[in-house]
Amino acid sequence: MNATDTRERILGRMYQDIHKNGFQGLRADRVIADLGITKGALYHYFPSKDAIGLAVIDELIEPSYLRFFRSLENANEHPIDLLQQHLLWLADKATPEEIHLGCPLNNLVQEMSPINESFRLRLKVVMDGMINYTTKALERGISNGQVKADADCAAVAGFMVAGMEGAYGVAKVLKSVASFHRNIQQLVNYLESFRA
Amino acid sequence: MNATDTRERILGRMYQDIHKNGFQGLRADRVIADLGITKGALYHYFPSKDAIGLAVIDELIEPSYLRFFRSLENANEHPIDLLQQHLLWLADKATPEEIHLGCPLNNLVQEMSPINESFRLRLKVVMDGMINYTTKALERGISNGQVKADADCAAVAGFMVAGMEGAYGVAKVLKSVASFHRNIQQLVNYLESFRA
DNA sequence: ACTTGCACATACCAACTAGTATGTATACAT
DNA sequence: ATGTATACATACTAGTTGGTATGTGCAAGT
Repeated sequence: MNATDTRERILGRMYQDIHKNGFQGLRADRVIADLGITKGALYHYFPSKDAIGLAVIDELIEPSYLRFFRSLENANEHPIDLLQQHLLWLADKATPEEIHLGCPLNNLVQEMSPINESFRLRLKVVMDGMINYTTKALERGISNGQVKADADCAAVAGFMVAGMEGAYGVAKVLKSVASFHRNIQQLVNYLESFRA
Repeated sequence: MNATDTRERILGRMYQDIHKNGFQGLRADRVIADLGITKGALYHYFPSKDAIGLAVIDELIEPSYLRFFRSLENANEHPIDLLQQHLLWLADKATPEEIHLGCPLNNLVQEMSPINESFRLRLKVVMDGMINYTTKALERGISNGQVKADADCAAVAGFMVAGMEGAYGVAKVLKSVASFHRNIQQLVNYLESFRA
């Protein structure tokens, strides 16, 4: 087991603990006990608890969330098809456990935005990315005659992202995968109304 | 200043602190220092920190959120009008500070649902109330020929609530009242499409 | 062989935090 | 007048938590 492995093991568990307990609920002691390591290892790789949270955002959350939206840049297919497919994929892969824990991005946003500007800024980068890549994809769709010419692409993109996060949030309290599916379907219908 | 006043002053400040810092970030010491009271007063009225959080939900959050939705029961006006008016009223009254702190209900939902079942259950009651009163109002709208007969009222109601929470959440990271307004407007448009 | 630096382990601490034990002033009933 | 309950204040504690100071085994470079 080399150095990078240890760092990534720490990050992975921190991610899980944050996902369940929130950043303020994250207990470094609990995580290192789980991993069978010690504080020496932890503080060898991370200078502070905040640094752990920010690393989780930068190295785990940001890539996983933006992968799809970045891929829109080089895609030739109908943008509304791609967005709808992504939404339905999210709905399809959602397990009850994931639904109960909620969207990791949304969780951190709600918890940390008002109390830590460093967190907010990095989370905003992810959110902006999702919205902006979607906006550009829809705008290309207008150029290609695939999307209604009068569609307000930024507004539609913003609402799609908000609708996703809202769907996660409501399903989380209700502990209901069915609610998540229904809301994703409504979002799919909403997008459909902008097809040219 | 009588007894009830003190209890309500405590509850009000706790609500504010929870709104900003989350329940796990709530510091009883900070609140009592702000209020100029002592632990004696606090624990005279509340047996534990959890009890404070639950009282905030039951006595402050629940009534303020359900007031409008309950009022739908006895209203004669067009349900879609009422819902749209409510959404636009929310958008209109939203200050940058409120947007930055987010929706108190949504905040608690995201933070507490996975880690405390008592919290989740009470928050679910509020969320269910919002959705169910809306559903019933839309169903009456169908009976009255105001809402499209083929509308899936439960799905529309659920999506409206999810959209609201999503709008709050995204606006919170972006620190953007404009984003909130745009998303509320999209939700208004969405509702419009179900008018008979 | 010897130094240097990395990758941890051990032991410890200061600060906080929810909660408790106890005391007391005041109002009110008897 | 006196007992009693309410509405607090004061002082304290036990447990937790992020963070640090220090030590050590080992691998690589010289």
